[in-house]
Amino acid sequence: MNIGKAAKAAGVPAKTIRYYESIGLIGSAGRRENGYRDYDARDVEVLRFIARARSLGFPVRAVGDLLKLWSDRERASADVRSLAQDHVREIDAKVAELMAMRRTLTDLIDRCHGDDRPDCPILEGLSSCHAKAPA
Amino acid sequence: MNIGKAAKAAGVPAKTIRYYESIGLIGSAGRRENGYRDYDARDVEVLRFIARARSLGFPVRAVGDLLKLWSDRERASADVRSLAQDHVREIDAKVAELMAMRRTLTDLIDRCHGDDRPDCPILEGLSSCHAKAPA
DNA sequence: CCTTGACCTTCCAGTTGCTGGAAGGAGCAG
DNA sequence: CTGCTCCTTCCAGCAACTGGAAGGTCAAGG
Repeated sequence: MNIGKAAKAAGVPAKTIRYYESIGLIGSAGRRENGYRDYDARDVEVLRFIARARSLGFPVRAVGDLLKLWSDRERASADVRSLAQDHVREIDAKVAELMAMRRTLTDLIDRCHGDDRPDCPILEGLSSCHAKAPA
Repeated sequence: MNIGKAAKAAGVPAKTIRYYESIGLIGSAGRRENGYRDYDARDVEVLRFIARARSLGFPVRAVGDLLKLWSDRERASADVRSLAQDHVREIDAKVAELMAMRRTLTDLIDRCHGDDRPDCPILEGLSSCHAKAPA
């Protein structure tokens, strides 16, 4: 199976597969006579695994760790769980950060009348301090 | 005021100020005899404005737009409000995406016993489909 | 046999928003 | 004069790809 087919089967662009190879996330694919990379069903499985882990937001490094655990018959499920929990904590941190931004922004928006007059509490909030509404 | 002082006053690294200048977010600073950039209180205000907008997650492009509106005495507050609302929508989209990841991930974690046995529903979930728990 | 088109190969550049470092000049204390 | 800190420039790199150029391969059609 050449790279285009593997890409379709795994649901990732061919370029991404080459990229994963270049950074060592996956091993170098075997080559055929003509120099084309050659993939089999097992390789596609790996690519699908990667795609799913990435879609859950795991950074590529963590995906590498997951792949190692995946191919290790001896691993403890606790190790995997721990990686996943770390990731949940990172997601929580990002969400908290975004929600804090959102809160500040909506406070400012609420105080802005939003018509064609030029005074605007949003810009004022950005130009002085961005403390919450001073009661 | 040279760049180091301005940086401290505005709460951004000097490198970042040069970077903002290089991408045209701020105008080229005036230079002194010795070639050093020279800043005044007004420049620091602008930098602080930028820092606050960035801390609210506005992408640099949007900060440029905000700066234009900020220095435009004629602008309508509705324009600013609209920019801010766009940004809130983007934040909401990101949060929704993160929460979806989180949900899938915690479902998998809950199904993983997390001990030293090698079977792990998390890896299984990643290697087959990542559908939600099949009831 | 030749051309067309789809595929593959490599490498380089760009994205976003900085950050680090090297190499060299400027300014001041001792 | 020697240090030390600051400033200048430019180059490289982070994540995680994505796009494009230049060129090789392969199967089909006229």
